[in-house]
Amino acid sequence: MLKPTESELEILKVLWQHGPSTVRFVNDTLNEQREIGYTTTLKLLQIMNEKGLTVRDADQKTHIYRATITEADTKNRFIDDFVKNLFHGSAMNMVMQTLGNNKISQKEMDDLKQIIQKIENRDHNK
Amino acid sequence: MLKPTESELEILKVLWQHGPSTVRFVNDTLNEQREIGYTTTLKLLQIMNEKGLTVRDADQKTHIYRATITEADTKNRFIDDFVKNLFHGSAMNMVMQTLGNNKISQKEMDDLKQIIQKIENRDHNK
DNA sequence: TTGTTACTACGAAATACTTCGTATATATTT
DNA sequence: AAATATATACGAAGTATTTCGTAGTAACAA
Repeated sequence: MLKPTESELEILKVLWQHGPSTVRFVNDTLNEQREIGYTTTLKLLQIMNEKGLTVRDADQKTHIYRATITEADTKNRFIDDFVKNLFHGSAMNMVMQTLGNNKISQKEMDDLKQIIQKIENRDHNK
Repeated sequence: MLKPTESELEILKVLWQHGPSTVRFVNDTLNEQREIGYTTTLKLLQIMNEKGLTVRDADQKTHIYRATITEADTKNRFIDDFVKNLFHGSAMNMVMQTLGNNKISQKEMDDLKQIIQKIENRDHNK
């Protein structure tokens, strides 16, 4: 699967959050963050369609675009690349660096410990 | 601080791992992974110098380049951007997704628990 | 029907990044 | 001294990505 570019990712985030959308809607949403022309967004969506990152329903005059890749898959894909690139392929290495450098609330800590519990149980039952 | 591009990051990794180096050395090292011309590496290092990503000692005919940003800072910078971009700014969110999607050995799990311990102690003592 | 609005198509300029060729200088070898 | 090897400088081509202008078309309002 192709890795989306920065701009494509911005658009995917809109589609993930709001579901299948028109160019107009995507463009309006992007413009809440930064100025970007309507035809720019249109062109980008057309390119994304060529690449297979989206599909569109062109039954009506106004096309509706839908993401073909899920948010979770894409995140994992980016994490993988990232870890390979900067952490010698060790996800744990990255996790530890992240934990050490961010403020984590007690509640988050507890959540984390619970996740760890779950993973250990899962693995022991194999 | 400027965010290095993909190619610049490749070079930084060589400089971090081996310390201040000549263009020749950097280029040879890069060529262990993929073919890349000598003048390409030279040009890249010159650009990095303009950007302030490296400094060079030009006393001798053969210049020696040194990274001005540390590996740790750069990693953190990438993690931050990444988390802001794809995980609504929640580092913990990203950590959990990573843990859920990678094989983690028991030893790594133990290391992780220890880190968590340390962080909790650190925070309680504030 | 005629003008206005909202849409898609698409070429191409603008920007960013990567790559390399050529010129030139300096050291080293024959 | 001439040939060879090894540097740096730098313009510019090549490639990827982003941006937008203009043209054409369909819907809708006056």
